[in-house]
Amino acid sequence: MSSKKSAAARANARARRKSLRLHGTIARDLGVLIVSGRYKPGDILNGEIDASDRLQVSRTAYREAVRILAAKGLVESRPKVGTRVSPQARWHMLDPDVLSWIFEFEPDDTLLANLFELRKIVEPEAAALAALRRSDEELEAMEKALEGMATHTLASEAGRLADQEFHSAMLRASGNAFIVSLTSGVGAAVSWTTIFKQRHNPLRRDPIPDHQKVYEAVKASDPKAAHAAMLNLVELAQLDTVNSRKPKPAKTATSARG
Amino acid sequence: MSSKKSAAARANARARRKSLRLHGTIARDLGVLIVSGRYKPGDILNGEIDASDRLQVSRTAYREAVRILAAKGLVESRPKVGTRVSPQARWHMLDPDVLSWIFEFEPDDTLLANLFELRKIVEPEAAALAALRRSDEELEAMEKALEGMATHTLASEAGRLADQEFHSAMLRASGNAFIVSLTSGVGAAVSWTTIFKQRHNPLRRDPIPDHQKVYEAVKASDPKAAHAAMLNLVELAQLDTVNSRKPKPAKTATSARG
DNA sequence: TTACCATAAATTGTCTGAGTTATATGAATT
DNA sequence: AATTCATATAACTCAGACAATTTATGGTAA
Repeated sequence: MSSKKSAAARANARARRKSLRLHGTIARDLGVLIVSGRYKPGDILNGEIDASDRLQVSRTAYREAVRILAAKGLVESRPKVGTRVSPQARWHMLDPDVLSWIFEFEPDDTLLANLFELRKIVEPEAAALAALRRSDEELEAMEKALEGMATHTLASEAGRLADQEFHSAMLRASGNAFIVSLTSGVGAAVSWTTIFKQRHNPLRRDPIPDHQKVYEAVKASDPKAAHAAMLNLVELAQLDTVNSRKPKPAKTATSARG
Repeated sequence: MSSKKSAAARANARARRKSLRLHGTIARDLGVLIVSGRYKPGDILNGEIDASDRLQVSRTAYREAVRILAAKGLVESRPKVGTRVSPQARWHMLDPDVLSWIFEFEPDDTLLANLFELRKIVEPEAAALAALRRSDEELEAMEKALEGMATHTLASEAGRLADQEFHSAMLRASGNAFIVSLTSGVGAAVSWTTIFKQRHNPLRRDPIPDHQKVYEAVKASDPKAAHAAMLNLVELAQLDTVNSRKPKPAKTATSARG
């Protein structure tokens, strides 16, 4: 009895942040252990009974957590074999949860560079599409986000959210459902950029004019200008993180572009 | 007793394809109903007891299925409210399962166009990156895939797999973990292209030389040529599907590029 | 020795029924 | 009108049993 209660209390304490259910917290904990490399691809997790015993939770809760991880490509479980960590190539790297678990701790330099690389590929094109397809509401959302960035300080929670919302509205305005589903990835990078900048490299320059330029181009239905302005914006954001940490001039593919 | 057995037998029959477990088949069935629009965003699924009763499965299996769907952003469940279908913007459109469920039936024209739009954005850049970073093994994998496309007929299962593997190897060679995780999306599109072509528009031209051009550029470490060749390849693939179905000349963002 | 087949063992998978917790709703209170 | 509180409802968690599946093992025949 008492042991049951204490276990429940402990789990509850963990769960209190973000109103996650028990299976959610277990999934998150295991997920972080996997993406951070504590459990490596090929490793076999403890059997259901052992694992749930150790975590002091029921098999039900543990199993549902494993289902979540499996749904995100992190593990695969088979009878008589167990639940094994999948090779990284099978992970759903752009899954919002996987991304947030990756960014739970200071992420790998290479991974961060890769994320910015993808952003530099997709976001400028998304901005160009937005210039052609944006609705008035989406344009308004961008404007509101810009105001939010202006009224709040950049490092504040509200400022960061406004920045995220600007990029999110841009992706929405692209009118492409698959591009929209990259929002979480962009958001994670934006969020991390702000946090990192605040910690290591505060206030290098005012980013609002750079955002403004993208907005103006989209408003003017000028895809070419929107593309250029957004590329510039993402490159500046990257400068605030990757290069300031490791000044290696990596080969890029932008040289292949006109 | 007998009802239990018949239910188990039925479930088993459904599960036999692809060695899915019961919770997996339920997740797939519900997932298809959602992405196909039979259940709409905002709809509340039947409660656990009702739903599991109807499907003749235990609440355990049903709940695990719901966990899978929730992990992919399709539904969200809360006490006292129920499990409701999430708005499409929250769906993980690039999740391999979600994609395969979308392509289970003939997909929406717009969605297919969107997928090709993303491919045209990402794959050429991936090819350019591959030209800079490819390892010998990855180059070898591309060559093997080309051979596979040559020896087998394009419409055959083996031919389709070879085509997919070519694109997959290209994304791997980009050296970007996030780009690699787009493999399933590309694969789905490639697979659908072949199937569609075979059904509606057989053998318009030999696609192997077009693939060869990309390969040669990557081998020669020429990112610019790789970019161009891959863009051409994807555009040809799109011609075999979207345009042949609905010849509406959609606005594109390529005009914004140099 | 090798190949094949039946059997056993280990692990996930499924089922049932009970009790718990969170939350929307509406009533009572200030 | 706003706030607090009770209640009903759904998901959530638990425990223990049994089933299904896959791998490993050992024995038998060629």
